[in-house]
Amino acid sequence: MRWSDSFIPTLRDAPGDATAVSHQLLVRAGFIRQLHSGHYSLLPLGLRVHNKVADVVRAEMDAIGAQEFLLPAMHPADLWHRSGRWNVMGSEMFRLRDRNDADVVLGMTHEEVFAALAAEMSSYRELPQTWYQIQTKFRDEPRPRSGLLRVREFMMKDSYSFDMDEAGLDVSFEAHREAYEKIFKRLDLDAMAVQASSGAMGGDASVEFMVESPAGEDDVARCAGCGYRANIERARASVPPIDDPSSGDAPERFATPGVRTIDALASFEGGAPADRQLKTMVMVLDDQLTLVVLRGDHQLNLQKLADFSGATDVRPATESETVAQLGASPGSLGAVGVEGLPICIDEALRGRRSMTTGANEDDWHLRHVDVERDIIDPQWADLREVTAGEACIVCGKPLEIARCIEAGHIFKLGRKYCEAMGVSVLDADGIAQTPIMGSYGIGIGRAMAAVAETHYDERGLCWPVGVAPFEAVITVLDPADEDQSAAGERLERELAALGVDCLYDDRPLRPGVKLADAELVGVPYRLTVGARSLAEGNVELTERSTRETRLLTVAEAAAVTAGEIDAHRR
RNA sequence: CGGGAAGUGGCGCAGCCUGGUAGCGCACCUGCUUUGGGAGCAGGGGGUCGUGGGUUCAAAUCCCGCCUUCCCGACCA
Repeated sequence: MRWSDSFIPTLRDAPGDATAVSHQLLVRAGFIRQLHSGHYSLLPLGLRVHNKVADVVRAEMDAIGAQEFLLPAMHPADLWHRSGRWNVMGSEMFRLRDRNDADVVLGMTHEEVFAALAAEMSSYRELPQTWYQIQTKFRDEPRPRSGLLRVREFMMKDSYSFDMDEAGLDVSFEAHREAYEKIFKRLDLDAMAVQASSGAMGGDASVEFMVESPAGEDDVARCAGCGYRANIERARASVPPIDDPSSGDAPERFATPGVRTIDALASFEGGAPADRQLKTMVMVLDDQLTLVVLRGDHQLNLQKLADFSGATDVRPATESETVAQLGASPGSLGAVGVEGLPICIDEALRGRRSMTTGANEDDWHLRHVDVERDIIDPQWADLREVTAGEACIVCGKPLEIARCIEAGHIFKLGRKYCEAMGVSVLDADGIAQTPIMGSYGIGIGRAMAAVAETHYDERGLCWPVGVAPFEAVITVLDPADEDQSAAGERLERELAALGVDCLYDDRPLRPGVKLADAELVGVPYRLTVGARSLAEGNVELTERSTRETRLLTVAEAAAVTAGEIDAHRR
């Protein structure tokens, strides 16, 4: 393709509101433009990369026997009522009405639609099945951000497996895990598989594929010792035991005028250090006021609380709700002696004695609290968020926390959607059975942004060959010079014949501009045709990522370049 | 949803405080010179200053409403 005929609007400056590197470079290099918040147009270069990423994903899905579909993006509300997710999804789902006043939704995911199709299966002989599509999803994100990384409209590869039993699901799940490893390797993404929460989609075994990047939005706890890796929403660490002094027979009330925080109580005469305090938070879980108790210096992880309780809406109680229920303001709260409200207490507090906590009366606290003696009928759960340096739950070595982009997610769904859609097949004994599902997703645009986020330098993007918009660019420094343009056109012809996807820069611009553009766009190999080398019958081959250049004769250049590219295609 | 910032030509910004009819860099068009790392000179085109209202002889500028975009937070009582 001729650069002079192409629409590749490069910019010297990134838009002022772009902060993520991938966002800045994809805009500057002419790959994407924002239409509005969370919605991006893919320009020709952007679509080329997007298509190549999708092709890699498609090839690996096909390789595990998955079959490609294309489902509607717009669904009847009824389908979502049947699964119960009409209510669960809340305002993250785009909803609209058609001319007949019927409710319709824009699909955020396609469990319902695929399960509805699966209802046509009637025999165990038809299973297992693995179905997928690459299609637009709509999610009304509370906060779109960072260019292509979090948007409201995006292409996702979503696949779904249907098996007769758990053993079959295990096979489908492992097939996907391996396919995902291959996909990310081909995209040159260093994606680590981590244990994850399955969130609103429901399900149990849940593995996310995470790419470390400062532009990410998830934190992963990672052990260098044993390879334990988990999303912060699920990560666990062991807490060193604390030798509590023995307490008396009962808690003791004491005055703490003006003390409202953990820190204040820690420095208060007669108070207690943070790790010997009980922190009591009042949360509302689907309209149910609930006390949540953690060690004073520990943080609550909201997703852990949501996962444990099964609640879809989790929020802190307002101060007036708190005062109405407990009779005291935040800062003086405690769970001791509380009845009639659910109490969730963090595992790290098991067996703790002689703790200090709020007395549910402003300016008063309790000491000598024995957790298991004094808190009535609590539900124990892992609720606290691990922090860097804590001991790995498996091997005890220190954990580190890495900021990551979630590039893929696979999980075992169970039978929920098959039940909702009435999917059942007869087994070998003629008995109706509900198949079990798995669900597996990769965001195409996000994967593309993750590649950009991890493949760039001060001059611009450095695409891996497998997803580059073009595999090579021929830069003719002075296209008005007949020798140069003849050599350039020869290379273009020969590379095309060798199957190389090639961009030909014939623009009548100064050399600096063309070289800078080629580097900004990030084409992995550049053949430079200029008077200096051509006088000796040579052209220059430069690898984008290393900037290494070698001289090649015009005659050999195309073959050598094609050989290099072929070696990196995977 | 809470907090912060910002909307001025395609991109980046100044002007606003102290009201007087819009400017700079890049990009774009024409010509000449230049041509191995984002050229020089000369000439030129392009902006309802997000939007609606108000104040005023006069509003990009002051006041009020709305819209949009970006960033941080979404919990430590």
